[in-house]
Amino acid sequence: MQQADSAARTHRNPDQTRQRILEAAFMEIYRNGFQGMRLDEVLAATSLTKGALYHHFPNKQTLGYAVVDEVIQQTMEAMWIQPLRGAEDPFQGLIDVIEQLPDNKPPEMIQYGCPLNNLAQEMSPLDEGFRQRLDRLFEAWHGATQEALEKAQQNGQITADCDCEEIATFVMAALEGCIGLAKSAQSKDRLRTCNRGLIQFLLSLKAR
Amino acid sequence: MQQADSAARTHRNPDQTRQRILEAAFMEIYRNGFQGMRLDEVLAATSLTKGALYHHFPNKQTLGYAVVDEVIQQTMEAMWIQPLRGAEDPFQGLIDVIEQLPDNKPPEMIQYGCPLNNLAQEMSPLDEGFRQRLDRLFEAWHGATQEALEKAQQNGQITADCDCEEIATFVMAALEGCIGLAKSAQSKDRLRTCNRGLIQFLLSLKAR
DNA sequence: ATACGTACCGACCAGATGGTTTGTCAATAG
DNA sequence: CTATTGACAAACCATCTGGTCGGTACGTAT
Repeated sequence: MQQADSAARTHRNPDQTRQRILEAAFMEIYRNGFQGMRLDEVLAATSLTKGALYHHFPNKQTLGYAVVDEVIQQTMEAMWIQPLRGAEDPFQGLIDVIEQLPDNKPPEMIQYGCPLNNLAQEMSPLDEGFRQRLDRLFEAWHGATQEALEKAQQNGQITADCDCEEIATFVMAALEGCIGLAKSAQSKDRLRTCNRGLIQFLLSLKAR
Repeated sequence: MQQADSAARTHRNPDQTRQRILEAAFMEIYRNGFQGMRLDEVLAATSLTKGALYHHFPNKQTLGYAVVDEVIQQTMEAMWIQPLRGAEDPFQGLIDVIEQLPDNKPPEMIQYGCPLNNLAQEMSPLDEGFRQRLDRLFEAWHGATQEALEKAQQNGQITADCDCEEIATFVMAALEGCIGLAKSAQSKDRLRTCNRGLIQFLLSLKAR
């Protein structure tokens, strides 16, 4: 066995091939939706062929599911959950994550919106498999947000009568709504304006 | 000229035929998105043929545009703008419209979401013609919401330092977000929970 | 050296889909 | 009464699209 390298392979590297397919499929779905994704485009983006794709995934639907479970899941984890859990000040951490959205994060967020919400809006009523997977991701995000709020409540940063579970749900909804409006307007300013409303809401929870 | 009737015609009534096509196309778009709408389904739903459709509309895109300009516009007018303008108490009117959402309005709202937002999320990044038409509808809704808030401010119902334009934007975003989350969960309860957050925000604007 | 399984290629297919074209029939104008 | 036009029907077409299938080459265990 004379193969010391395992990562830098270009030929015959099934794990990397699978990953490339997943990432290309993600981008296609992100831009055109699942129904709008064309397998030929995925193949062109990866310089692979039908044979390769259907070796790794039995059909288009399963590929879509894998994009949710692996790519979108990781994106949400990195974008929301880790920053929320990692913040020293939970309340300020939540506000920071929201405020930094328009500038920090990927530039295509204004153009194409939130990958999770896009897919959820498109596929939830049409395919229960998609719906359940996507709902799971929302639930993870909701959990992290709720945790942050509860910590803030224990710190006395927000009033004790707040229903953190309910507020976490609303914060998620409002954020997705803000991103969606910005996408409709194709305007970063719209996102900023809209986020200011959400921040104002969060500040109204502050304990005096 | 022996045709006294003009509305109750079943054969050769071009205005009614056009309208039937528009409504069937709207339902198809509402359920499957514009890209997911199949002209054959529209024809099956109306018992018409390709010839009729292409007599009234030059292509699929134009049909989509007409659905926005006519059907969705009317829906938004009836659902949001008229109730807001018609309310005697502008602030309570806004709250009422939001609270009544889960129960009053069409039952498919939880299943399929908001027709305006659905199309906007799907088509805004892909087709500038759609984007502009849809943005115009958002703008009309925004205007009505802003008016209601400004009246409430003049009545002294909400604090004078509120930025009504900004708040109107956020209210729209939050509402769309709530409807979207409810659709992802396919749950009317989720919509109720989420709307409670929005109401809580509006109440926080109250002048003491 | 050989046999075998994994990874991948690329031609092919059936059905779907947006769009076109030719034709029909009734109403209206002249 | 006849010519024309608007409103639709219906067959047809080109292209696209997800999916299939037989084949090939490389790696590896024996």
